[in-house]
Amino acid sequence: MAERAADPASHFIREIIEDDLRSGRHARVVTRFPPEPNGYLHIGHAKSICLNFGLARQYGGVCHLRFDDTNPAKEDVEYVDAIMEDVRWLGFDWGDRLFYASDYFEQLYDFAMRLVEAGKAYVDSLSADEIRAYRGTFTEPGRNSPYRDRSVAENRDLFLRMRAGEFPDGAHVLRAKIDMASSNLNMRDPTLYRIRRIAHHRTGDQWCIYPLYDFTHCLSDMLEGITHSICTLEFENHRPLYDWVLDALDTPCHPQQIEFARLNLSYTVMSKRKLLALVQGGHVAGWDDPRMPTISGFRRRGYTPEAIRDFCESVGVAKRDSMVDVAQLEHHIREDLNKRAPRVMAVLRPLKLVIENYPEGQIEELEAVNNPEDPAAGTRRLPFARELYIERDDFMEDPPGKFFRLAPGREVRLRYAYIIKCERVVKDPETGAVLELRCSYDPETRSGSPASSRKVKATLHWVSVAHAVAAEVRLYDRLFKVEAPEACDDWLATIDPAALTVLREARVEPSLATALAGERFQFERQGYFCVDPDTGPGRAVFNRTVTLRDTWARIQAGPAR
RNA sequence: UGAGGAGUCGCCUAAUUGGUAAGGCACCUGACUCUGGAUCAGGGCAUUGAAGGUUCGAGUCCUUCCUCCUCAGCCA
Repeated sequence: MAERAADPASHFIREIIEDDLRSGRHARVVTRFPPEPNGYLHIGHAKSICLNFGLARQYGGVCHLRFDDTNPAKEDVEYVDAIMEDVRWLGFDWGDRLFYASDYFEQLYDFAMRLVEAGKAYVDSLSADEIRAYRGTFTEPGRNSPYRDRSVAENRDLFLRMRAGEFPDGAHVLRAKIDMASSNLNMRDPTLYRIRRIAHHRTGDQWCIYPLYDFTHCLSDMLEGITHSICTLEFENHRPLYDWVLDALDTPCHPQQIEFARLNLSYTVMSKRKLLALVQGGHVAGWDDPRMPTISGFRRRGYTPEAIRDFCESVGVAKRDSMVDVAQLEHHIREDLNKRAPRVMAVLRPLKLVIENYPEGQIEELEAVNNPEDPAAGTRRLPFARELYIERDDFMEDPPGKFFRLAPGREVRLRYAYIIKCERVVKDPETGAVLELRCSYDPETRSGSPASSRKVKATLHWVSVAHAVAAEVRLYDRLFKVEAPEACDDWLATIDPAALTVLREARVEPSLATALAGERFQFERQGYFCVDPDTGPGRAVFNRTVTLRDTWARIQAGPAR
């Protein structure tokens, strides 16, 4: 009943599937997520993963995880391991349906041989350059290769010998015999097999010929009984070839390829080539750098799988190219963390504050709510004393009108504690820098006490100097300064050096001393943070996942950006 | 310039398949608040890429035009 509201919005792929189920064309859906293990998964893959596994889940079908590992030159086990970890972390399970295109190499070879025998494929001995020259252009048809009419017997022999390793790389390729005049360049006798003397990360030296994507993918789908083969828009032009191969082989089943628009996110790049360049060029600290749009980057940054899944659902599925505002992603992580992250006090840029009329040596244990959104999260005790740290940004000597926080002579509340008043500012006589605030407190205003209802304009977070734990805080922001770095010629130049700010003097409340890597918190009034794996004995490191919505920052930034 | 796709508020996505544009994000107001958070309540005239046409009625159908994306790897 109540779950009605959770019904996912419909989109054209769900409609296709529902039609197929209703008409009996398919009894159940079988989808697949087919990454090539040549890089780490990014948020764009997350959309595809959520789509494929989500569809299977929604309609009671199954989704396969299949590694499309037909290019040993670029692939590596490091990537297959990382990919499996990321898919699992996102919350999906392929059960025993883990496949590798490389497991089909023998069958694929047989299919290719059948094509040869049917006169639908031939061995071409043109060089790569020559093949390109023969292909023609968008406006001119291609020309037939002089080797196009080799006999079946000769093609058989040559293809056999290609496999046997009798030829050097590039000497021959196997091509489909389709139509060199087709307006679709993919149909101008596409290459099916090439010779590559490179060890494969799974098949080792077993093969020296490797099938190409267009030949491999449709047949792999077919062998697995995939019903709906969902891919991105750039493969639209390949669909005729996908269908041609299956038709030419008269396969027992014929999956339907359906294309949707890939995800583009503002202020980041998504192409594998560019992500690789960021890693290899040392512009980030690795694939899991929290500034990266990789799944592992988001994980380290503190994003939750739930937030990423919700986001992927919220952007929808369509055929139109689009660029989603990162703000939409940020909305989902805030929404999720707001409900579940324990609140905690942390001072990022400490400014010392002494309460002159508070007894020296006195310490009070104040009760603090762990999560106002979740009463079950309980409460904890915070030590309060005469010397505290507050945030430097929470004090201004000469505040503008809309600044509600502390200033000389002004009163604010210290969260869960007392109302204090700034009596004096201690400054460096040389530089004029503010070194310390001398304040007074009103003992009657302790939180929860009858007289505590007095109104002040602001409530500040704080930590006790004597009790606080030192921490390193890494402030992460969008990696690029421009909305569409991908569109810039010199995209690397648009990297924002301020996307990472490391604060080494932060002080956090004592309860955080035992926080474990991966744990997430809300630093009150600042944002959501998670414990970085660099954390260890005597060293606490927190990553900022996302800031809280910040009205004051918007006021400061001036009228609407 | 060939072929294949796509154009709906600033950004995403809908629209019972011809019935009079809806939701989320973002933004702005206000209320509330011991987080300038959260929450709640409001708000913005979207001439549906453009022009014609069919129709009582068009975002949906037809025609023409414009713009954008993809394709000339022995990458996927």
